[in-house]
Amino acid sequence: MSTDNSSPVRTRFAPSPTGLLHIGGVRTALFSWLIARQSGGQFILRIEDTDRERYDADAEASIMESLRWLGLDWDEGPDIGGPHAPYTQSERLELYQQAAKDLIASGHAYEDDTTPEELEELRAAQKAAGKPPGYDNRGRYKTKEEIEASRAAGKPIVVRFKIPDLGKLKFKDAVLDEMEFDLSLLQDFVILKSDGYPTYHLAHIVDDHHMKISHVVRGPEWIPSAPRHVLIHQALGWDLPEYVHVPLILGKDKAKLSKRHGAASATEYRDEGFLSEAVFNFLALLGWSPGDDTEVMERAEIVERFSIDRILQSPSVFDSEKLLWLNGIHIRQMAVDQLLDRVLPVLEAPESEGGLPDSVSRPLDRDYVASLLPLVQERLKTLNEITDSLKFFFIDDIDLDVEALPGRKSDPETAARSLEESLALLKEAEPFEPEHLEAEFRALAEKLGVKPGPLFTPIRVAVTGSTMAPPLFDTIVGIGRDRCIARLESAIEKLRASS
RNA sequence: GCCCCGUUAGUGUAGUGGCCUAACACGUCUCCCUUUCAAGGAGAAGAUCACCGGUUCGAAUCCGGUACGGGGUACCA
Repeated sequence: MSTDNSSPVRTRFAPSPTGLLHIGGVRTALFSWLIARQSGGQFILRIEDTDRERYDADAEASIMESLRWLGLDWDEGPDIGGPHAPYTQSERLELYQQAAKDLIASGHAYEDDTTPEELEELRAAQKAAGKPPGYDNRGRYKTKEEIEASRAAGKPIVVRFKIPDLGKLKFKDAVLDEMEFDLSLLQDFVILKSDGYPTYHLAHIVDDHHMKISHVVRGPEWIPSAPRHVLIHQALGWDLPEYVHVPLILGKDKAKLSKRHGAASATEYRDEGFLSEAVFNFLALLGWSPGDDTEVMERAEIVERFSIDRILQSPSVFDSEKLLWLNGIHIRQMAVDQLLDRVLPVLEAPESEGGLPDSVSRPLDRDYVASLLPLVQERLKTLNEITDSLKFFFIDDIDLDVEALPGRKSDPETAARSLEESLALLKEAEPFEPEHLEAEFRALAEKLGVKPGPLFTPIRVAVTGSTMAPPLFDTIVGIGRDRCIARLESAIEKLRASS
């Protein structure tokens, strides 16, 4: 029953390939990975594809992609093999069938020929009688001969585990602590389906045992069936692993997270410009905390500080606002050249995929982009915002909103005059550096008898096409003198034409 | 229906019997900084600790019940 403390920590993530890896699944994987890494143990990836109905051939690859993106690397898995290969359940069928045979031999399980139709009838009858639906254990009383006759007749045969008459069953969960279940409430359940595939209940236990898994980390939906799993272990004479049932993640409306809540899979967050560091950090803080006020952490720090005892039992709501904030923090903490590597692919992507206009030739000049990055780094909340924030440095024809040109505190006529003065100054200004330009333009504002704001706004709009931009003079220098001159001229022209 | 789990500001968390007239963070609002937008700084509002009862000199913390939310009750995982 007890876990040998000296045995190495081995955890696993065992998704079924039925679709995209949901953010809740990612968090389960993260905790599982964290437990392994935290103690220098191993993390195993296993594919549980025993449901042939819901199997999705593309799911496995996308699940791996999500895990890799988050940096949840595995030491053994279907793609890299390992000492307990194969790591895909459909390739391990003999193991489960053998276990089922053993359980039958030891009297812990039996073959059952009850058909799905009969089960349906049974449940309908129970429902009609106002009783809770469930299997009535009728297979226990069938003779070998009956089963053989059914088999010969081509009826489907399953193997069921026999719930022992043991009263209450107690076991320990690392998060929920002592658990107690009344076995009389359970019915004999299927461990081997009629197609020869095991159910989850049998398969995961056989695999976890052979793969020497020390901690079974999984979602809370498994809590009710945990006693079955304990029973199977006992029947097989195997030690129990440590159970770690992690809490649920809910959507904004407190319902189970689903597609309705926006991004559902991990890779969608990647595609929206989130840093895997930030998602990692954020997810770790859902249902766990280091115990003090620390929130912003790098992977290594989380690995070091993680502990099972501090995993919460209560579900938490996924707050994308806070993720956004955290993403901004992680972006700001990044060194420029590091950020450059993240941001370049976004800028260079096709326009239709959020990159710069296709008219801008690729590859971009790394040094030029690097020189612009400090201007926008602290303004970014996601990587994807880089395109809009840097766009006007690359394109020739900016979209100019004539209405916006004067700003709120001026009028077209004044703006036009200001821009003409500015244009003259811009042509002459030497050296062409932010500090110097600022000094010159402040002097100009004084000369014109206006505050800097009303002067700078038209220039900003003329040069960037937007009322919101990085500091003006850094921006002007970044764009370059000639292009700024051209943009000012064009702005003046448009102002005159509209008035 | 039955079984299981949960319940601290809108959200994530801290708190494990007295330091709690409940802390931190996100979000919201105000102000400062400032050429815009951010970032940063300073503040504010926001929680009868789900409710009721019990134990105790003392309870967010322990116990019981209720309510609400969620999960399970499959030849799905």
